[in-house]
Amino acid sequence: MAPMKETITTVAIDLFFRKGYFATSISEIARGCGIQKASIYYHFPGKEDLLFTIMQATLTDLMAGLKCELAAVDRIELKMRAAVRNHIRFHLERQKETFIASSELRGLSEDHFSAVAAQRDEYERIFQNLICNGIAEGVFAHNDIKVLSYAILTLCTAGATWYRPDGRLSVSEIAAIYENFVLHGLKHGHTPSARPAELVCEPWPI
Amino acid sequence: MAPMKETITTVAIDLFFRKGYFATSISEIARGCGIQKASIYYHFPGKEDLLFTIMQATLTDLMAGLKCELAAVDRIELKMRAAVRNHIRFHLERQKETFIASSELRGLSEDHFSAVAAQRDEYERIFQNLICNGIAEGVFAHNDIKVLSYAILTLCTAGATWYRPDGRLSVSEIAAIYENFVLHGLKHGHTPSARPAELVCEPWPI
DNA sequence: CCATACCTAACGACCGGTCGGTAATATCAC
DNA sequence: GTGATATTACCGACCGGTCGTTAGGTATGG
Repeated sequence: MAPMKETITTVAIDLFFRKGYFATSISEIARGCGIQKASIYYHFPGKEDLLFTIMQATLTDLMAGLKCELAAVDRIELKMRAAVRNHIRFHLERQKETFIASSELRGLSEDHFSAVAAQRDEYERIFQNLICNGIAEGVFAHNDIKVLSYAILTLCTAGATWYRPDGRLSVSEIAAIYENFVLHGLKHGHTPSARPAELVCEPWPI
Repeated sequence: MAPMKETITTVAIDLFFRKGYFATSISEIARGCGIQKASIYYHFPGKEDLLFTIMQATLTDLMAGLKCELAAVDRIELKMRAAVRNHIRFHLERQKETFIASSELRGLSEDHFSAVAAQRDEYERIFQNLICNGIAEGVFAHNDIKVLSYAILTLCTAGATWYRPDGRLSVSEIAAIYENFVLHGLKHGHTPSARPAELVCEPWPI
C-alpha cells in the first residue's frame, strides 16, 4: 500500500478506536496525517469506505489465522483450544482494529454491512461446527450450539474492550486463562433444559 | 416521571439502541415523541444528560437486583449462580438500555463518565469478591480474579448484542446455559500459569 | 507533457442548542 | 367567585458551527 494511504488507515484506526467512528471527523484524520482533509478523498472515496476497508482486512486476517491454526492439530479438543486461543490472541494483539470491527458495524452502508456480516457468519460457522462435532464425539457436554458459539465468541471479542497493552498480564497469560475457562465450560457445562433441536450441524471434515 | 419526560426517555432508548447515540439527533427523538425539538430542552438540559439519565437508571436497577438476589442465598456457589443469572437476565430483559449502557460510554461528559464508571466498578467488585471467596473456599479453581471477572461480566453483557426477543430461546433458557457455562468454567478452569498475586480480596461478609 | 499527490476554497446539509412567545392550567388575594 | 399572577409545557424561527464532500488549481517527478 502507498505510504500515505497506509498512514491514513493507521491514523483512522487509532481515532476510530479512541473516539468512535461517528465522533471522528475526516479533518481529524487528515490532521493526524499532516495533510488537508480534501486529500483524503484522493486515496479513499469517502469516510465509510475507510471504515469498510479496515473491517474487511481485519476479518480476513482473523479468518486466515484460524484456518492456519486449525490445520495444525487434529483432535477436536485441540482444535477448539486453538480456535479460542487464536480468537482471543488476535483480539488482544490487534485490539484497535478488532474493537472497531465489533463495535462500529452501524457505520457501514447496507451493502458493506452485508459483506462484513457474511464474513463474520462464515467465521462463526466454523466455531459452531467445532462445538457440534465435539458434542457428537462426547468430548463436550450436550448444550445449545448457537448460544455457546455466541457466548465463546463474544467473550473473547470483549477482551478487546478491557485489555491494556501495558497492563499486568501478557497476551499469552490472558489467552491461557480464557482457553481453560472456555474449554471447561464446554466440557462440563451441561444444561439439562437445552433443547437438542440445535444439533443440526453436519459431521465436519478437517 | 411526568408522562412526556418518560416518553422522551423511552423514545431515546429505542433510537440510541437502534442507531447509536451519535447517529441519533434531537430532532429525531422529538419527532418520535410528536413534539418539536426545542421542547426536549424543557425536560432535559441537553442530549448528553438524556444519555446519562438512561445509563444511571440502568446501572442502579442492575445493582439493586443483584443485591436482592445475593441476600436470598448463602453458599458461595449459589451466590455466584444467582449473580450470573441476574446479570444475564437483566441484560436480556432490558436489552436496549443495557446495550446502550455498555456501548455508549464515550458519549458521556467527563464528570458523568466518572459517575457511571464508579457505579460499574462497584458492581464489578462484588463479582471479584465472590470469585475471591470461592477460590479461598476451594469451590472455584485457582485463577486470576480480575480477568475472570471481566470475562464473566463481558460474556453476559454481550448477550444484549445478539439476543432477539422473538428468537428461538427464552430468557430463562439462555440464562440457564450461561449459568452452567460460567460456573463450570469457574470450578474447573484452573490455569497453572495464573499468578496468585491477584488474591488480594478481603474475606467478605454476607 | 502528464499522471501523481497534494492544495485552497467553498458547498449544502444538518447538528445541538437558544430565543421570544403562547396557550392552558394552577395559585392566590380579595 | 373573580380577576391578577405564576407556572407548566410546548412552539416556530433561528444561530453559529461542523460535517462529509466536491471543484478546480498547483507543485513535482518521470
